[in-house]
Amino acid sequence: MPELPEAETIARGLRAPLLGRSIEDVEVLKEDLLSVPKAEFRASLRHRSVHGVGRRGKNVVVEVGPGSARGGDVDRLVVNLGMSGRLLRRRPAEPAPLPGHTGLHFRLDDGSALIYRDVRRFGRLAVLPPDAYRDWSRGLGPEPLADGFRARHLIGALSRSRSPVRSWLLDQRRIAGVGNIYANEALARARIHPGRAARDLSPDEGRTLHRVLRSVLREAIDAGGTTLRDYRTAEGSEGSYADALRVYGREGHPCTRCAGTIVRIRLGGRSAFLCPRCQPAGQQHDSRRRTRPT
DNA sequence: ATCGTGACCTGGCTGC
DNA sequence: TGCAGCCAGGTCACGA
Repeated sequence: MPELPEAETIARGLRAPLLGRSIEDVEVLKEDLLSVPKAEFRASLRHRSVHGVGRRGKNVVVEVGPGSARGGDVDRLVVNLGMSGRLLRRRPAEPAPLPGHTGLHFRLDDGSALIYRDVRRFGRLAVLPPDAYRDWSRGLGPEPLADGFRARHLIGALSRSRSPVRSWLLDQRRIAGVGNIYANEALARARIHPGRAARDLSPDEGRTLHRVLRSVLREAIDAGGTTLRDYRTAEGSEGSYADALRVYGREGHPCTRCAGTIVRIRLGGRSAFLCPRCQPAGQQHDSRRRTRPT
């Protein structure tokens, strides 16, 4: 669930409370969330201050500066939330026991805390020095909301792949941050069948996909993300974009555009949702008709 | 190289 | 009510 808009919402919610705080200690309750031994992870974060909170793809990125007694670099704590990960802020006055499935507990110098909770434990956390972060980031595709991400880049990249366009959108090496919900929603708005080969899309369809993908992601960020079950913001509240979904999870319901019935198909081992009337398989839309799908 | 499939882990829902 | 079976937003490794 946590895709780009959810990671962005969490990062924004953590920025003000975390900025300038120092990490007093890290308690690791679920070591399998880490790729290094917990002692090493703990040592890499203790007594370091938070310089920034951002996002790359679906990952929340916390920049930690050098601790008081050490010189050196700004490292980054990269949090991949997997399917059910939550990053929750605890205010100083909240004593409360840790919630179930808490994996990590970061104690901050103002008495507040940051909790990583993950029921399914598909999430991963790592502290990366600058060069390792650069390598990791280079392995991800472009940010779809970046100013430099233009329609021609998307069209060019799509034209080189025979993969079904929905699978293409899910591949983080090709484009960062898109998951199953927003891939399905963008394709529905662009009226493109998710199973069509990426390279078979017309340039017009590529331009449309570029536009609607960005608008879907922006609207979802404005709504605080999509809560279907697990996702919560840093304050523990739900995102409201589920109300705006047109196809995802709406199997059997009417299409908001043509009143046809939304169906679910299996594609690459996972569910895809579409309106068969608005998103016909195998053929392209008439490019002379300059309709503006929304 | 590219693409598709299954595994990872746990909880919630459905249907018998 | 109990329980087996199925499903889930993500990523990774493997084999065709």
